[in-house]
Amino acid sequence: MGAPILLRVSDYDLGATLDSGQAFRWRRVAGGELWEGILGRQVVRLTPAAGGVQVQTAGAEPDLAALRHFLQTEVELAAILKTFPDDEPMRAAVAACPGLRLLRQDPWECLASFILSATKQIVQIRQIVALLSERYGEPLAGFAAGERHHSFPGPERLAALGEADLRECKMGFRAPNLLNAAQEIASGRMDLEAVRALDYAAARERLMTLRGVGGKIADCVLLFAYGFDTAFPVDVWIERALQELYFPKRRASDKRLRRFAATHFGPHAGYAQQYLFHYMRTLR
DNA sequence: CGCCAGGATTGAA
DNA sequence: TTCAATCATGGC
Repeated sequence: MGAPILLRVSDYDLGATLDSGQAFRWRRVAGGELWEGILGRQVVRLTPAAGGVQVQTAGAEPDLAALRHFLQTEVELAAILKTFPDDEPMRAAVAACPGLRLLRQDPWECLASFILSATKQIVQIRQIVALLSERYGEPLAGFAAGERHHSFPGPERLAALGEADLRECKMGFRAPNLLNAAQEIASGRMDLEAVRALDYAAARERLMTLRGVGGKIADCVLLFAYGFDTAFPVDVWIERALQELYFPKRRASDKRLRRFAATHFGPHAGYAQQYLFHYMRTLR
């Protein structure tokens, strides 16, 4: 087990960030402030600490560069918050959770997770991702003796499976979509690394060529894995938020809401979206 | 049963 | 283009 190390960062609400429906492999341990999750092949424990986030890994020493990248500790949150519109809903959303962050995830894991997210609740997405990893991921040693965790299975692994194997992970009609995506990527017909070089609109279109990937899921992957900060995923919560907070009278279409978001929330609209999403969910 | 969830797709207007 | 209808699954 590696020694605990402090990653220096301020304005970081670790719990809210790990639990905000971006990533699905992190769980609160023993109901406390300690979080445990899988990042690549690392089994990681994260704890809020004075001056930053304390990290500890099971087995080998932590890959600090990978952890910093995932947590985006170099991002100056205050500078981003300054770009938000100065209106009442946005002030309330930020006040509800200052320190909420965006993570930077692996594109494949993020894409696969959000293909599985279609019309599912977050708790159920976690369960499907856990089942999929347990069955088809590589075993990883945990902190306790004999404890086993699993990496997220790569596209090559899933591409070799049958639809029935995936359905057993409770993903239902999403199974053929995930299988197809895995096959497209494993075969090289879809190059997730090449998506980085595209601009936002082209990258979105590219991802949407995959079956089961519409605009919402594409935006989630573009925001959470590629760092396109203008991506603005509109799900049922965000639609409700925009509708109630910004269009209380007339009903606005999804297209209109997205256009409004693109101009109203600025260059980091995706961050604003995450604050509104979290705000709406905690109001409930 | 009834409803909903970090939707996508299809076919009509 | 923009819609409304349809599809589809598991949990509560």
